[in-house]
Amino acid sequence: MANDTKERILAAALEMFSQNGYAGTNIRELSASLGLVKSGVYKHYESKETIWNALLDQMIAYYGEHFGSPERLPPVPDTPEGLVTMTMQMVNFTVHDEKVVMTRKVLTLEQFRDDRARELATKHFLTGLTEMFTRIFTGMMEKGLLRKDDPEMLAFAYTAPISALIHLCDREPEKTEDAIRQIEAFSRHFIATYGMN
Amino acid sequence: MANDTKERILAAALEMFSQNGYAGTNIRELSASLGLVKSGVYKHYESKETIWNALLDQMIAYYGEHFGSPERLPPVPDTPEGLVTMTMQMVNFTVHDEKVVMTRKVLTLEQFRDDRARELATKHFLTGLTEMFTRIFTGMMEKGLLRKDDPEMLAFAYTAPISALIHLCDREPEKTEDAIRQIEAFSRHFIATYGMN
DNA sequence: TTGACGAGTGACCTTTCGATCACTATACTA
DNA sequence: TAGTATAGTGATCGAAAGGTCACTCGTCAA
Repeated sequence: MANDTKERILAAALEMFSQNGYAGTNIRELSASLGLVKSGVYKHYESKETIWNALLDQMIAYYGEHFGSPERLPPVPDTPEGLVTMTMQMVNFTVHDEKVVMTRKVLTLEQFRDDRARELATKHFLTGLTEMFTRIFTGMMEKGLLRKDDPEMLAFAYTAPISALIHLCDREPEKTEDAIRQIEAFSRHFIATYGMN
Repeated sequence: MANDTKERILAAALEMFSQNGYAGTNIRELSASLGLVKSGVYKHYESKETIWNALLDQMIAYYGEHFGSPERLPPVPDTPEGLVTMTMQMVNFTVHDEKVVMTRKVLTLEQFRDDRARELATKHFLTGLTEMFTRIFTGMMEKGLLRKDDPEMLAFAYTAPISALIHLCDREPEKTEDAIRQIEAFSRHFIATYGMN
């Protein structure tokens, strides 16, 4: 039960930090959103900064569990169309899952202030995706689905535009449908360019 | 002289907002950085929000002057290598010019809070670049320098990865040199893929 | 049954924030 | 020269911020 409230505080913190940033969030509102009074929160965390660090711990752990290990990799597609399908599944998840969206927003807002946020932001937005698709594209090249080329360069060229459109969805959610269509069109164009048919 | 101080306040605001965000900035520090006392600032702007709006006005005007009009377009390169050269010139400017860097940071930090910042962020980070290179690539295709393809799609595929690395420079300035090298490699790879030689 | 513990409350503290105002010094104008 | 406008000062204000503390109440173990 104590643990439950601790978790609920972190969830509320994620929500408020993602909307108003760390500096723009106050403990009173955060507590109120949980039906608590300010001092109740301080029974579980000794300061605002402690909450922030615990939240970051959680985000880092989550990232490590879900994207950090090579064995968690999505399977290498068997057809060019399989790449589109897999991409769209990942995109739909990452754009619609509230926790993931809020995590990206927090990292965006705090990347210049907190070193760990900075580091995680680079992983989330850039290197993590590139590494993941480097492996996938290497596999696709071995299967003869992709033109032989520098897989890392292709992964970067593939993921960065998609990442840009995901950021657009975070910033202007009403453009989400358009952005998703654009991602699919881009994915097909990528295959038309680098595929082996 | 009044005007001078007004401008200096905006410059200081850009600096502080880009480092600490709007909510994380206080007027005392801002004033002190100008050798003023807080109430001196209020002689020129009636509130913190007024400063913010004036700064946004300025950023929007600056963007309109420098990137908004088609006649401001860089010339269409005459060779594939010309694209690399032009790209690297633009990148070097945008990554090293302090005002431009701070503008991007401010837009990054306030994009979820302020509608005008949201809109300008999308232009800065996405649509503006795409539009600009759509025209350039259309011209290059007419000159026979680029494979005939959807110029808008190519522009997006070209600018989004570059934009991602520019964001990396903003976030982790110590990686700037690497990022610039990576941009150049990407630019050459792009030409190797879509060029007509 | 009792005693200890832990979650949550409400009053309170200190600091900091944005903002105001009476005032001064300077520079320009009639 | 007298008068006025203006940039800047320093004291002050009320609100809001983060944080503390004595206390209550329910749960559970001895």
